[in-house]
Amino acid sequence: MLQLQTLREDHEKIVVALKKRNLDAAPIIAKILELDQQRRSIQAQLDNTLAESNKLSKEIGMLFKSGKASEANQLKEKTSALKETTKQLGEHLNESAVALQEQLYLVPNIPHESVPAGNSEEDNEEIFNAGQIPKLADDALPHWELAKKYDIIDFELGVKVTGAGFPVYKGKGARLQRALIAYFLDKNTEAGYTEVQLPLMVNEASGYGTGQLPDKEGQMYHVQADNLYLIPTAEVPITNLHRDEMLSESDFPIKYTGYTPCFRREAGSYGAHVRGLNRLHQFDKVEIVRIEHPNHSYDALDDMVQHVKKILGELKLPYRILRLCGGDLGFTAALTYDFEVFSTAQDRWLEISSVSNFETFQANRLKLRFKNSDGKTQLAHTLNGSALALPRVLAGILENGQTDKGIKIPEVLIPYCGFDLID
RNA sequence: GGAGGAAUGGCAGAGUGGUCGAAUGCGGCAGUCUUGAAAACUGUUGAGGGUCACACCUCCGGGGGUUCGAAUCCCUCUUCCUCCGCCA
Repeated sequence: MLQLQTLREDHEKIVVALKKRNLDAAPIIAKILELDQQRRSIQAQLDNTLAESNKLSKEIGMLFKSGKASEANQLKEKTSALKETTKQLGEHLNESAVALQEQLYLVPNIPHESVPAGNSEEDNEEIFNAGQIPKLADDALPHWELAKKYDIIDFELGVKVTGAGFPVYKGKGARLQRALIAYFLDKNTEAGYTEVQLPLMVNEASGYGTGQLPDKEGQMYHVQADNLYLIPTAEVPITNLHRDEMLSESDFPIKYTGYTPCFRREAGSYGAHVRGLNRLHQFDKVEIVRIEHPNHSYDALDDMVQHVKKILGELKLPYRILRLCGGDLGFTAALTYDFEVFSTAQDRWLEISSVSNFETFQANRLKLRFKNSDGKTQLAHTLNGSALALPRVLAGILENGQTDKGIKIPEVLIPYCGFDLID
C-alpha cells in the first residue's frame, strides 16, 4: 500500500510511473485525494466538537469539586447535544476512512526506475544467461515421464488421496527433495540468513500485512471454521514476524530463511503448461526474506540475486535471469528478478525463483518502522526471494541429468542424497 | 474442557473515575567532563491524525457500553500466566 503522503505530494510522478504497468492510475488517485480531503474535513469537524466537549467536561469537574453542583448540572445539558453530533461525525468519519482504505488497496506498487516498460512476459529483460543449454538425446523424456519410469513421483496417487496438483514423492524422489531442502537451507544459513520454522496457516492480519489480502484472496486456501489461510509462500509468516514493530537502525540487516510447503489454489490453470511439476497446489520452497534500511535495500536485492546465482551455479543447471517488465511485475513489488531454469525436454523456461524489493509497500501495511539517525520514524524496506522453489528445480535436475544409465545427481547434492544416480 | 490472574510507551514497570498521554528505571539522542572511550552528571525522548507553524484530536490488547468525564467501572473477544482434567 502506498503512503497517503507520497500520493499527495507526488501524484503526478506516480501516475507516470504506473503507466509502466499499463495502468492509468489518474482517476483512482484523483478519487483517493478527494476521499482524503473529505476525510480530513470530517476529522477536523469531529476534533473541534470533541475539543469543546472536553473543555466542558473539565469545567464540570471543577464546578463539582468546588461544590457548585447546580451550575455543573446546567453545563451537563449542553453536552448532550454535542454527544449526538460526535456520534454522527464519528460514523461519517468511519465510512469515509473505509472508502479511502478500499481505494488505497487497489493501487499497486510504484515500479523502480530500472523496470522496463512492457505488457507481458515477452517484454521481460534478460540480464543474465548461464551459458550452454545441454543437448539431450532425441528420445529425451520430460520429467513426468522420467518420474514414472523410475517410480519417484506418483501423480495419480496424489489424485486419489487429495486431488490434482498434490503429488506423492517416493523413494529416491522423496530423498532428493529432502536433500534439496537441506542443501538450500545450508547455503542460506552460510550466507547469514537465520533459519526459522513457521506456522503453515496465517491469520487475516498477516494476509493483509504482506499484501495477499485483499488482492489475491481467491489464490489462498481458506480454513473457514477458524478464519485462517494456508500460506502460499513462507514470505507471509516470515515477514509478518516483524509486523507492528519499531526497530532501531542497528537492527538491520534482518535476514531469515525458512522451508515450508506452499499452498496455492491456482484457479483457472489447466493444460500442457501445468503438467507434471510445472504447477502444483502444494509444493515445497525455501525462502529468503530481508528487512533493510531504505538506503541499502537495492544493495540487498543485488546480494540476494548473487546468492541465488551461486546456488544455481553449483547445481550446474542452465538458467537465465530476467528483470520483469511493468506488465509482468507483481502487485506489491517495485523490482523483481525472475530466475528461470531451462527444461530441455519441454524446450521451455521454468521459473524457479523470484527475488523482489517491495520497498515500503508491505512495510506500510505491516507498520514495520524504525527510528532513523534523526530520531524520526521511518518505514523499513522488505525484500524476499525463493532460494529456491523445489519442483521445477527437481524437474530441471531430472530432465537435464538423464542418461542411458539413469539420472545423474548434481555433485553438490550427493552428500545430501547418499546416491549419485537414480536408476 | 473447568477455576482463577493478567495485558500500559523501544523495553521493564507504577497508576483503580477529573490537571494522566501516563510516575520511575533501563535503553536512545544531545551536552558537560576526557587525548579518545567508559563512568558520572545535565537536558531531552511514545505513536498516529491535523496545521505553513501552532492550536487541537485520537490511542493504555481488540470491539462495544456506563458517565458531563474512563488506563481506571461493566459486557464481550483475543492472547498470556497459575492450578485441575485430558493428551501426542
